[in-house]
Amino acid sequence: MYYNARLQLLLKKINPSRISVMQKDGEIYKSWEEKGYFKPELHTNGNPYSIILPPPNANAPLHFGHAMYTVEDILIRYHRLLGDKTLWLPGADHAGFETQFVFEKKLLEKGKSRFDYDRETLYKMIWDFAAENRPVMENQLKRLGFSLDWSRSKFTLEEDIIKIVYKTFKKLYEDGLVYRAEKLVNYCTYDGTSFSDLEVIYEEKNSPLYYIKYGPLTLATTRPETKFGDTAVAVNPRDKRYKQYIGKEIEIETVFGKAKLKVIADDMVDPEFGTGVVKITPAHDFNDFEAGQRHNLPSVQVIGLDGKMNEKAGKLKGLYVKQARKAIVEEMQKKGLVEKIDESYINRIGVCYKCKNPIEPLPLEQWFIKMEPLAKYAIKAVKEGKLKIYPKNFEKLYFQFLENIRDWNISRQIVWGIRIPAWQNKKTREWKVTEGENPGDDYIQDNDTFDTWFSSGQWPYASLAATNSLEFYPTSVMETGYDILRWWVARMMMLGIYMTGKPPFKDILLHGLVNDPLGKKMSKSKGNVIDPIEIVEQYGADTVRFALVYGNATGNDQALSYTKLEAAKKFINKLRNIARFVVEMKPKTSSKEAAQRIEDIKVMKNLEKVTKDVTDALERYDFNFALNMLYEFIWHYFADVYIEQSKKRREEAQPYLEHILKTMLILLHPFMPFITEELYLQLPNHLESIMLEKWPKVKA
RNA sequence: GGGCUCGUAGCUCAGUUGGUUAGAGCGUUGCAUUGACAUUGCAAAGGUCAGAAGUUCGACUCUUCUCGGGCCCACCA
Repeated sequence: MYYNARLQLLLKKINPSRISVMQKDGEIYKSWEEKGYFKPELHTNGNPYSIILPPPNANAPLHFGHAMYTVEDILIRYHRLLGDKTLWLPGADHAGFETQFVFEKKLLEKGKSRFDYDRETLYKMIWDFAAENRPVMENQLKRLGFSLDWSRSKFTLEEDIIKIVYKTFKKLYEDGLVYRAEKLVNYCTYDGTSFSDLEVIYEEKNSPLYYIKYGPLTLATTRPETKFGDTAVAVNPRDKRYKQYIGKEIEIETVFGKAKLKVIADDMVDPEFGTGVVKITPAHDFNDFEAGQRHNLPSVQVIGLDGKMNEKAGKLKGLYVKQARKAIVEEMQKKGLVEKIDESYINRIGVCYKCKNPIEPLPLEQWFIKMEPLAKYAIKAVKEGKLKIYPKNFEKLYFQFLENIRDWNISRQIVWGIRIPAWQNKKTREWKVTEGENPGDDYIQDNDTFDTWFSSGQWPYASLAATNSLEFYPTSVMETGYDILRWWVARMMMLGIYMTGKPPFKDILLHGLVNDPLGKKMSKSKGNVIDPIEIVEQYGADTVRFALVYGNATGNDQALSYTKLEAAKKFINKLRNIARFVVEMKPKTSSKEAAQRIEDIKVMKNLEKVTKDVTDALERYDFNFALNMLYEFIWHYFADVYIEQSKKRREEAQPYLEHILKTMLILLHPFMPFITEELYLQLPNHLESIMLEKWPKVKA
């Protein structure tokens, strides 16, 4: 029966399980690496071309965003084939707070906490933890086929990197761009560290609005527990209702008894909100802090770093903020000081981006970087066209961030990181910044470590310098997810220009996010995280790479698509069969002289066109278009038309078939490195590897 | 409140600087195929390109507005 015959045939051919393909990919990768193909020295005389891999966190396995680095591998392999002296430099980030956070969770499982260890022990433990996990991440990058020069791999906590980071800090300090000050900072009382503005996320939360009597006035607040820190009451200067009180002191009744409070006028007060009267608590609110400075108000801290009320809160001392709020409201209600409560009020609360607990604005002495002078140059570089951002619309985001930038708090109260090389004199309390050395017995080092992004912000320069590869600076392109444009790219621009006088890259290329198959953002809490390596094991690396590039415009988010994975699988099958037809089913003899028939002339013309189109598309980072051209040409022209035609005149066409197949494999290699190598090695007269081939020349 | 982005075939998405019959993958329908093809080939159906107005000889593409998703930023007590 026909059907059974088909089935038999099918079963006979059904391939090698996925595992053996994986093995094959692994072997191919290994041989490439062993032969040194990933090193720039492969083309010593070529033009330098370089990309710095955004260093993944050392402690964590890859997520699907990392698989998007396929785009970088495409560029790297393309330039290698062009004959450029090409470097793709890998690395690993210590990811300070993130890693410590994960590690603390692990400690918690064992019934321990960070407080059970001294600094050195904790650091050592996290070091081992990261060291243990780093190879996992690196192997995953290899499985995706990424042609990184592993001999140059760096880790952000290595001595030579730290030295460079210290140098930068000292230079900033000497140039007056780093200062130490007590300011209100974003502090997470659960994780015990401060953050920069970027690490705070805002969530809409129901926060009851309490209308409280302050002597003759009534004000509305969501934070009654901070009233012990009030040093004024503010109204709008144009608010007629309260004109009589401005500049005067009012007597208010508190849970402690009577007290006096100044009434100030400030434009920050919106007369429409609440009663138009606001309490000013400079020590616990960013707006109030500024108002306090404008009006010379004292600052009274009532909440400690532990998140508990301090002695200024009287008998509420020792209570956590939430408990204290409840207690004080009850107390005031007893005294009849609460006029009403708007229970349904919703406002935006800053929470820790990691543990999601409320961020407490607290006064703390920290190191800050003055950003404006640095931002100026980063803005200028892009405005003057020294480098371009792709896709272009992200330029706006870039400018928006840099033009409104505020000073950067780089102190973190964690141990996992680069300890700040600042030393304080025990007697004079003066600070000395060094390049790491202890200035003397009278000094003790700051306990804090740098914000991770301070060191990763120097990564292009630092990693190249530490690997003796500065000839590759500035790098050719910085390719990364748009979600870290502000956190990372903008900071690399600022610090890179500051330290070297040049932007650290010639182009910025941003890719979109990979969402779950339904288009929702992958997140642990939603439980929809898909492991890229699992998909690689299921479909193969080439398939995954194809699926991520095909049908997706540069910079756009995409949903992980199984139908695209299936399509990619079929395409690979097509390639295999084309190769089988051209190579295995070769005619015994073939013409020496190419017989230029009309279809041959046409196919060569089309080949030339597709080569040019693909090359142009790669030059403008239009990967989808390039891959589309190849797909169309290979399947619907080369296979469907030319090969079909050639069956009648096989001997004549054979030289063309081989030539076109080889050219296709080369053009496709950046996108699908494994299958192209595998098939290439089946061609007659092949080199040792497709990686040694040359990108076909495009006629101008 | 400000900004960005998307709304194109049943589904997921492309559409390069505005130019003739708007494309792909998957799906659907018909026919063919012991074929180099784990199938594939040929053909077909299917879109008022969210809606409205404008610029233009001509708009999916540019402008404005409306509706509806998504994301980001901002100090609302």
